[in-house]
Amino acid sequence: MTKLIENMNENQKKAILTTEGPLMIIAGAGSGKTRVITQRIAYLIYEKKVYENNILAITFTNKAAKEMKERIYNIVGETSKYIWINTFHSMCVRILREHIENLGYNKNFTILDSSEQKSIIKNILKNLNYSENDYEPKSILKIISNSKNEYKKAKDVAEASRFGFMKVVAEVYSEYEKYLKKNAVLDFDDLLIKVIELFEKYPEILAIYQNKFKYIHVDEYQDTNLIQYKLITMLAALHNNICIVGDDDQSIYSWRGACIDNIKNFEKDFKNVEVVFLDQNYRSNSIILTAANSVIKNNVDRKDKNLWSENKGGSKINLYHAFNDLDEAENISRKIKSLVKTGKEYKDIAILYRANYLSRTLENLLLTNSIPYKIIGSLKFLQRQEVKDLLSYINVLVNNNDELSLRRIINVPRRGIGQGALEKIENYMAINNTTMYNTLANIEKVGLSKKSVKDLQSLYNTFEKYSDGDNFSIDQIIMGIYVDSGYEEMLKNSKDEYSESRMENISELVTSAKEYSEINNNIMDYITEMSLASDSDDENLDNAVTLSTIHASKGLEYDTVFIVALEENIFPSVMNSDDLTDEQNKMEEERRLAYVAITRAKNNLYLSNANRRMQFGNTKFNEISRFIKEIPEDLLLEERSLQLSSLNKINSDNNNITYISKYSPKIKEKKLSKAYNFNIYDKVSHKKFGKGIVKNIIEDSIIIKFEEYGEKTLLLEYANLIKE
DNA sequence: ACTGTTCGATTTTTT
DNA sequence: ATCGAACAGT
Repeated sequence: MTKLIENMNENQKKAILTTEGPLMIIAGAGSGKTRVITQRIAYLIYEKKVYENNILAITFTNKAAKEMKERIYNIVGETSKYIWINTFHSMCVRILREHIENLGYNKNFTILDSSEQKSIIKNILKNLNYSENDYEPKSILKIISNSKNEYKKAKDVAEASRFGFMKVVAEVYSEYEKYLKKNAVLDFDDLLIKVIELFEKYPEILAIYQNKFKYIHVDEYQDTNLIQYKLITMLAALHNNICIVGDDDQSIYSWRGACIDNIKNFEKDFKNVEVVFLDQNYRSNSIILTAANSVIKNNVDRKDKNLWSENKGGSKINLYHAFNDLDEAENISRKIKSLVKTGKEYKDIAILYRANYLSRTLENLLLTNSIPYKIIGSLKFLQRQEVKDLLSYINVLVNNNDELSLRRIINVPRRGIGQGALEKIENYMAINNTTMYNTLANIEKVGLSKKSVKDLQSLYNTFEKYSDGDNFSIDQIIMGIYVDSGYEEMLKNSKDEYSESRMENISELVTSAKEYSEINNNIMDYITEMSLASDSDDENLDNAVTLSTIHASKGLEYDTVFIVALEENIFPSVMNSDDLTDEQNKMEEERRLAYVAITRAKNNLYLSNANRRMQFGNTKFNEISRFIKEIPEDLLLEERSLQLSSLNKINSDNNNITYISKYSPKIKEKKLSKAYNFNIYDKVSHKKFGKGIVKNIIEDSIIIKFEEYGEKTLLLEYANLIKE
């Protein structure tokens, strides 16, 4: 026992030793929370003599699950495989494969990804004779997903909304559910919902898991949504030994349904909750921590806490005022080069940004400067067309009813199945009341062209050949289908410039399948894991600078971090979000995002903003981010671009440039001249042309749409505009 | 069924 | 500016 809590601070020890009853661990960034969870589980096993299979640990990402598995394996060894360490979704699949037949589903169900969801919605709209223009598939899908996560079924939505847009949504929702059931597919939300449904209908099944999971852990608890909360509440109801680990300051996914109130509700819904704060940070030096603390303390709605570090000192935070985005990127390239010269490695360095499009300029410059980089969350391997095609074949193989996957590949490679042929097939299916897959078995009766019949028979034979998975390893199945289906031939004959790399991707897929099959040669498990996987999972061992959105960087740490584009309207971002959560909440989430970004850095932090920036093809001017202003000045080492100082000389009589943005709290009516003081959409008035709205600002010109005179381009210097 | 062209959107996205 | 999806024409 002493070993397990050796080198732990008092609060960490308390978190590990408090095993009975509900426990809430509020773990600040870099406070060693993963270590605490793993040690706690080890403690349960070694000291409390808890069986491995009575322990459950839930994470959000596959990556976190994998990491936790490895760490626990290192302490506990072989028997650690009996601990359920899962993401919410993989845990649910595991339960559903066992019991979903009770709900009338085939246990071989396959899992939809979001692009497939969208195409289903489109299809349904078409069948119901609604136009995609009037009813945007994306928003419908979002409402359906939100409804599901609020545990509202199609009929609940239908009852609540009998008119207008929501009525259509309800109709689509209902059709969507039917379609999923018919095809024996579940979407991501379903995985959780069906488990709850199962537990509610069959208390004896719930009891199995309640009895089994005597000790439950939930990581990244601040990101749970209502359904997930409900699920863990149900599971923990019997033994009441539930340990949640989270940090309200790092909740950055509320726009995705994460419910920060779950932290507050936990203390209400469970009795006698023990709360432990982990506030000692082992990651960053105290300058970086002070900066992070001084930013986050501007949030009102949070548990008050202050991270501290024994790692005193450190160098000041570098703040670079760039002229434009190019200048910003050049500065970073320069800095990276000199950092590398002084002994840092590329992989110690990360560049973080608020939105993906901000990576473009950076990429270009890193490329021209021959600085190796990798982008987290760029085009995902599993999203690639050829990979998805092959996996669709596998989906059909394990789930013959998965018509969606079958449709995807029925004409890839070409088998002469266009719209006409499909209609004939559908016709046959309707008359004979059979599935598309079964139709393939009798395809000669459908009345297609000779070649199509032959090709589809061959397709059917391919499926049948590999349908008894026991005779083949997974990689053999994939490779076999790849060759037998004619996919390989198609790529070989293709003149497409990408076909080469497509073939490489397939071979990568086969290689990884081979590795998988050596551990577990179960094609169903394989396809499940692939459906639940995202590619940030595979770690990249290259020595390269990391480019990432701040969201995707959560949970990671780097010696040196650059945060770019710290400008109002970008970060914090202007959000014309469709939900009506209030401004305050949105701003606080932006601030949490800033907090997450800053706390990724261990030793060196570089911030930058640009005076002007190309956005969507236009030059825009944004004020420096409020988050920079929230950092005490004495922590900052400021640098200004030379280009910027020459700009300032031109406007030397206007040192006190006031930028104006949507979010500036104190916008004063002010007479402005010469300086670049306007933002797009600002209302202005002009002596001669009267009132208008700023449409664009390019270099020293401003384009304004005047109410009476229409669009005019004026020189900023002489325009003499007055801001309304 | 394939190809070229226009039009439109464009924050984040653990599963 | 840029990428993709929708649409129209061959």
